[in-house]
Amino acid sequence: MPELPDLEVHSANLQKKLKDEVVERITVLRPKRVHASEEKLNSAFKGEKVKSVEREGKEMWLRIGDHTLGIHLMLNGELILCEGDEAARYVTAEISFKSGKRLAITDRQAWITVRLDPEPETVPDALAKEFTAEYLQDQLQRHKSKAVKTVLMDQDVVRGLGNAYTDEVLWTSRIHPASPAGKLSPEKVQELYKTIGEVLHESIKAIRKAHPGLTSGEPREHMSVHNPDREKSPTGAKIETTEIGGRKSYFTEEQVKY
DNA sequence: TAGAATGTTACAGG
DNA sequence: CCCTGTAACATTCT
Repeated sequence: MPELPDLEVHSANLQKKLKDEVVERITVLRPKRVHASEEKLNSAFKGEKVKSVEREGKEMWLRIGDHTLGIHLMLNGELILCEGDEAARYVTAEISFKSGKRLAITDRQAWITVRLDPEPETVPDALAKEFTAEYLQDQLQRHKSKAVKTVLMDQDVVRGLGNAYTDEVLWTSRIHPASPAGKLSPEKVQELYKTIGEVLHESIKAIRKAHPGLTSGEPREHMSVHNPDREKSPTGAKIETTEIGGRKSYFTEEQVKY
């Protein structure tokens, strides 16, 4: 269920807890979701040390030895770090470490995908320097008749933005989510670009502050409009909802439809 | 209890 | 062939 800011916090915290841990074995419980055999996974990871835990777009990549385990958590996936004999529910696969710690890769919806050595991505990540204002302008023009929200959520355009944070970004830049992408002026696109970085970085900061050791779950109390617990935006406008691209979108009348 | 859930993808239609 | 929008995916929680 997590989005970019949540995953950014999860990955940093998981890395702290798992760095240099040695893999004892990896067990696959739902083979349908794991695109590699248990044998291949074990020959890749058994006895190897965890180097890093990284966020890649909306995926989590575990760098272990000379290989990578790529995990896409989809809507409801969670990585649960277990110590002792606590057992996680809805386990798709589990990594046991020599120390006795276990990392459960879980999803109650059974939608997640786990891959061995995923291909590096060519589409820029929302927080990478390759994601520039010029690039965004170009992509918005390429999909000029689509709703701006749909373009921002398209993982072939930019990786990392999902339903919740595109609503946050569009409210912060006061753009109605259904505005056709091509109608935004170059100045507005510039502002939107800047807002994407600010909203993401500020959300990461807010999550770290409220939940310093978080490794799973998605706090939303810092969210301005995509937040069923709120009736009004921070500036006092009533939050409304509509459907865009089959997803529920939260917005207010403060946002201009271009 | 029917509907919703912060995602992705296959496919139909234009 | 390219572009777009919709439905399906499998499961649990509210």
